[in-house]
Amino acid sequence: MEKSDPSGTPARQRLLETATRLFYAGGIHAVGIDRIIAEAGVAKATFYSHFPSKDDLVVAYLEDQDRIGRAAVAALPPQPPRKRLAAILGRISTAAVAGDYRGCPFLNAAAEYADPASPVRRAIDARRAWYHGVLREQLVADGDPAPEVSAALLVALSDGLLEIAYLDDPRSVPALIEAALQRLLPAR
Amino acid sequence: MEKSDPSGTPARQRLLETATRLFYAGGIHAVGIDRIIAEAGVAKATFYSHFPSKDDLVVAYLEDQDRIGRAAVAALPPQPPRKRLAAILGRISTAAVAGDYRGCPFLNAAAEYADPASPVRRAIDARRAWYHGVLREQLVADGDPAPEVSAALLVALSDGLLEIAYLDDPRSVPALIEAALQRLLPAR
DNA sequence: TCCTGAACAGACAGGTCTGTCTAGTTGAAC
DNA sequence: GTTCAACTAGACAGACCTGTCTGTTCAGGA
Repeated sequence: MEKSDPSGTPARQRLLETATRLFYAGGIHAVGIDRIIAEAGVAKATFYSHFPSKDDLVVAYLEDQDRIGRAAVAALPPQPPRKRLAAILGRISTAAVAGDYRGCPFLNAAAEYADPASPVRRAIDARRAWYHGVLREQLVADGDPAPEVSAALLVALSDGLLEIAYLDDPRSVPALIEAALQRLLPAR
Repeated sequence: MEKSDPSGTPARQRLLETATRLFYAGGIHAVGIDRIIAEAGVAKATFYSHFPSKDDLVVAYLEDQDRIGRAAVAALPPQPPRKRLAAILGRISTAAVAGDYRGCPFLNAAAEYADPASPVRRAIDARRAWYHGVLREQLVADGDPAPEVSAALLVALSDGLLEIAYLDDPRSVPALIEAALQRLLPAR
């Protein structure tokens, strides 16, 4: 899990950082407000002055992770589309080999929020639409004959590799990414 | 979600069927014992005489789903490996187009159980190992030059397509499966 | 007829959950 | 020095959680 940048008031920032750590490691419903405020060293009233409800904190947590991911992709150096795709997918390897990897925060949150109209699910939708769009854009630039299908396949591959990194063997992920790109993208 | 076959005592069966429906639709932590026994029409003492704890019920739920999946694959008609692979992956389409699809029960449960040593996670591990093995077996029979890598890629694809069916557009899944098989398996 | 076993209803304990509230403290700007 | 905003501590309400317990009902077999 990546760190967020220090923005907002100290109390809000501590709350968001603590919530990020605990939600990611333990799941959302399994972590209570009391534990978050205790570990953040923040009074309950202060918490509820920053976040009207726990779900608002959950949305803030996901939006923060989304922002971090977008910034990382935006910061990639200029490179040809195919290398850029490899770099984007390569972020999965980076996450996988880091200790305490617990899967994709968005997929994990989606498992806990069944209502597709909830703000949490909307935040997840936004993330997925962005990711699909980024991949499609690179595929178009690469001259892929079916960028829409290829993008969806790469989204599925990304989701699945994140699960493999969490549930199976993280060390297998880098080789799988390489093989997947070689097989899914048209031969050059 | 598929129905389980009627086994065990009526009370136990009703509990398992109700739990399956509620856990799958609403998530595991979000559904309490009280609700399960109320909708199953079973007394609390009866519940705890069949399942020592809620987690035992969760494990039974997952093992039941696992058993159903294995039976469905075992019941496939004899056919060449590549067709069999298409039939196995095709089960994702079937699930996706069914109403009230809420994703993969195993991936959803994994998101809620962070401890890899828990019985729930062990049940998930068993399922994933079985699925990987089934795919690898067919790939070997098909003469795939790298069955281990191909099997892992198909596992990842399956996981990802289940997420796409849940979070994005279920109707896109059948075409994606066809495209994935065509691209991932060596040209014939 | 009596006994056994399975299921019933529902109270209860002890804890946790979210969210609200009161009251006091700090620190900086003016 | 006063004011004001942000913070702290912690009690409280009301709901829900898992799990235990007591006692009842009822069918089937010895």
